[in-house]
Amino acid sequence: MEDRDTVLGKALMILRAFGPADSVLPLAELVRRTGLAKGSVHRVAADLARHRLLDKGEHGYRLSGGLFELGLRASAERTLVELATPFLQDLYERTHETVHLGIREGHEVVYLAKIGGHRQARTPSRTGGRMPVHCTAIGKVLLAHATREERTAVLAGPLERRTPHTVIAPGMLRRQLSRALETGIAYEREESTPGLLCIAAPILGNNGQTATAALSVTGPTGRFKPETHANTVRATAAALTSTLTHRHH
Amino acid sequence: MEDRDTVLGKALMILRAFGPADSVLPLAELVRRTGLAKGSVHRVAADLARHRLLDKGEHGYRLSGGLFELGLRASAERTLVELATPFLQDLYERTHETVHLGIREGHEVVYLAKIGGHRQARTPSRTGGRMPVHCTAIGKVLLAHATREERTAVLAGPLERRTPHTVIAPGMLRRQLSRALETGIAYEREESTPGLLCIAAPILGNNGQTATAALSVTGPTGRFKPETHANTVRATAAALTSTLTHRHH
DNA sequence: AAGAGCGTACCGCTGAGTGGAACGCCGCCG
DNA sequence: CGGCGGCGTTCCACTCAGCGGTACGCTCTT
Repeated sequence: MEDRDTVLGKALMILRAFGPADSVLPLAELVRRTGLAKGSVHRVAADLARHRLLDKGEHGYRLSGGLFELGLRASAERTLVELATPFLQDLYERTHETVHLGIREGHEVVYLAKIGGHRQARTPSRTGGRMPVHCTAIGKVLLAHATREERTAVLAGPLERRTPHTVIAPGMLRRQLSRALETGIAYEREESTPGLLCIAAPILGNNGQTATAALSVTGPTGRFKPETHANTVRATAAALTSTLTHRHH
Repeated sequence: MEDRDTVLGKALMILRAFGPADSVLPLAELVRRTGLAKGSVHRVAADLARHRLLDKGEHGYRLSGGLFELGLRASAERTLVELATPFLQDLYERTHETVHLGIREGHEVVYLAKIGGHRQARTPSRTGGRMPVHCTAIGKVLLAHATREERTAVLAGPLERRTPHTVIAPGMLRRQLSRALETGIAYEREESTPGLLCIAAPILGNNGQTATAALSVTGPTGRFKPETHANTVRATAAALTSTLTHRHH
């Protein structure tokens, strides 16, 4: 279980020490974050650089293009993104707001794609980034379509308050989820980020038994009225769902 | 230089054994491709799975979501993609054809982003995929703006013939490159894939001294006339260029 | 039934990997 | 200034993680 004494474990500790926000980290910072011996970090980092997973610059290391390339070969999420892209485009063209594609992983949402124009709202989400399920529209639809066990697990666990509007009352959240299951739509109103509204619909698999992913439209309070796009979002999600199932051999 | 006798080297040989086309590979296939000992591959692959870089399924291994996530944190290409997205959207919305963003790496082009709609031409390119520089529009613009040394290196090296239209005559190619440098536009006419046309413009850095990336529009022979979009593509590339340079520090 | 090819398990040898220690180089501050 | 703390780098003797040949059990195909 301990990663600290295998080369691969160390390597991944180093790679994962880079938060989504960090661009370049000095050796000392890596040592601090990983808790590994300085010598080890030095050597492993150098090895990683040799293999094009890290770039060694003047001011430290950064995750490199080799990693980028490698990651984009990951098959499951990759084909999903490729098939979804045209539908995401549709959604963007109709709304001209930020469009997301995400999947659920445990108690978090992972964003697989994010597209937006020049006027897009300032969202904290990034492609490959994560967010708690309970305070995002995508998270809620996905949770609504998850198994009873997973749902109760999230509802039981601590629900982090991200903004004054974050729903942290399990009862309230449960009601929102069953509503999402009925309507095939979930909303978020400034629950993860102040000033942001969001509407999401699920992409279903296994003849509607599970939700494999979800897509959403996000916009700023004021000009953006999520309900307006309910039909568009639901229709797009349904179209993508049928494309995925029919292409399923 | 030999990767075979370091754990990290082995791990990467395994990961890179997955071609862009492969989705799931059995252990035996990995052994064949890497040339490593069966026992070693077994163990290292298991380790990689433990670290969420591989998924171990019924029929073999596949690159996993952990790798996908990790790759999307790579900073340099990531911020480029994020800043470029709105411009790529513009381009797509105006042309409704497949839009690419790519950089050059040695004698190859790496595609960082690819967006397209339902009617998109069937392109062999994939996000994170590679193509030779000499037979793609993006490759040619980038090469045109590269240093003299790099240009001659590519022109000297063997120029693979991909289709009957591939330009493999160095003189011809050189002429196309200088024309691309003058006009700020490069074309490809069925040189990498039969039935595909493409037009590309460079995104410049260092006050126009180098090309950091390039974007392109691709369409099928017949309805698609690349020259039509010359101004649009050039203008979009210029706009992105200025966004990148004006970005404070 | 016999063979080929697969994934898995075992195990003794060994050198790749380890991490503590020491070094030289800054930039900061008293 | 001179001393100090933090940095990246290098060194080195120990040792156990990793190695890979071998063997086994399974599932197909022949």
